[in-house]
Amino acid sequence: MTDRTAGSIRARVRAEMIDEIKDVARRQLAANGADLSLRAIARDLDMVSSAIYRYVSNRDELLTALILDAYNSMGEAAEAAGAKVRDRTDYFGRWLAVAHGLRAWAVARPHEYALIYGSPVPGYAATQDTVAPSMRPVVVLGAILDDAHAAGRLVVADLLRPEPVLRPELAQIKDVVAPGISEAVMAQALIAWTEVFGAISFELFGRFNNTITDLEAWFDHQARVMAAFLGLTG
Amino acid sequence: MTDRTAGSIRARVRAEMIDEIKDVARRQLAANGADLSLRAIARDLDMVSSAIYRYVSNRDELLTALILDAYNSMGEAAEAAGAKVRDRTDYFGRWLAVAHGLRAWAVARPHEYALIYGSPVPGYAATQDTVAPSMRPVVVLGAILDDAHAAGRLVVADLLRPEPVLRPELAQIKDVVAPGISEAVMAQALIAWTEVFGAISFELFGRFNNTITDLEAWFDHQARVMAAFLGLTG
DNA sequence: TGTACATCAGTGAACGCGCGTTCACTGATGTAC
DNA sequence: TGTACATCAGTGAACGCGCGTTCACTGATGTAC
Repeated sequence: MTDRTAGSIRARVRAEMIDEIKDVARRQLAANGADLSLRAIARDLDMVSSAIYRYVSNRDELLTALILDAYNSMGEAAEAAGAKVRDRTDYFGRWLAVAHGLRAWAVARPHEYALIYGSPVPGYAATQDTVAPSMRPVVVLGAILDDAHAAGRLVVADLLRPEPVLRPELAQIKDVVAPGISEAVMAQALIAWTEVFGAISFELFGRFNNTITDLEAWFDHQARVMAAFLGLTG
Repeated sequence: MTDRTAGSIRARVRAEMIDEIKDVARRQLAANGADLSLRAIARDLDMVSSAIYRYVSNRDELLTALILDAYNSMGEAAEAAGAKVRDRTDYFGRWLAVAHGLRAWAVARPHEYALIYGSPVPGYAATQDTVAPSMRPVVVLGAILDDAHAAGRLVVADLLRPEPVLRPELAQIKDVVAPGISEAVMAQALIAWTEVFGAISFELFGRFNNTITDLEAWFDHQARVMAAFLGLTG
């Protein structure tokens, strides 16, 4: 999966082929979960099984690439959803837009979501490369809170202060994500983030089957409640 | 996995054997995720692979049994943790105890947790039998809220009312879980439940690796914040 | 209490399958002179 | 512009593996009379 002769026609065809392999792999995730098969991918592409090794050096490398792609794709979706809100001072609107953007991304690609937010793939160890891409949604949400705080529009009542053990680490996260806010508000933000992803997981993993039918409305309610929880009012 | 001659010595030995098979299967989940192998289980028990079929009619049946067991085991853990709180009017204490009980159960058996709260096992369809066992933790939490409400100790400020589409279904859940409370409070309870399980999933699936070290303290903070969110004060 | 029969647990071989990966190869496509 | 060589994509056979499940069987353990 490396560019051997960058720029040439061959390199372009090669890159397209890699994209096609990944597309087929993504389609396979839908059917079989995380246990994707290089042989099946080759079959789907009318190639002999060994030909895949021209493009991918082994199964794990492909899995890593898919995971990285999924993180980046979700990150872009969050950023795009947030950017669409014209009025940048409408912090509540921005939060709501990003939350819905994340959910929409996940609902459209449940298997890719499961790949990055579901049970860890057995025998697969995440590389350090995934750290930054996996943070993108948190960064987007953090920026909203930071902006709102700077504008004096982030007011949480009765804030429960985190235990001293937690404060240094919360401060570290805060410094990256939303430098302006306090540790307690950062904790609050992480809780809201946890709830939103918990909600998406519950929806996609079928926990609300035969219970709640209008899952988008239910998600919308949750996102609004969490905005209020954060002190972002509409 | 049926009792062919109930009561007899043979039946008892048989039941013990089934338990042993399930124990080995659970140990395998730890190593390989949800793709457990009947042959590997047989090997571990020093049996020939076909002997397993004396006890289990196929792979899916075993998986179903493990899932059911996991739900029930988690439900019992929640009930036991809640029951330990002497002062039944200490609603905050009960909520906190149950939340920690759930987390402790999951931390001790991450693979079983992943089996029921992680990505759905590909090609496996849940039976209707899992519905009631899977509700047990919600029922425990619901009872606490119902008791607190009856005692006038559940007061949520600035409650956001759910959209009309959601109300009938929220009412239905409420009738089962906490008949006394309102639909809006039921929504609030589901959100808290979502947050708690989101927190457990984030912890077990490694989302806080290299970020927060004292995960128990962090969970405790979250559980306390969610109690306040629900209007349950300590 | 003793025997005859039925029930069960476990064996061993076999079925057909799919998998990841390697290797020596063919033939087409690009590159250098 | 034409030729010689190097680079690459894709082939086909093979490796060793593990899997779920079936089937005819042996031998031990229970049950009925």
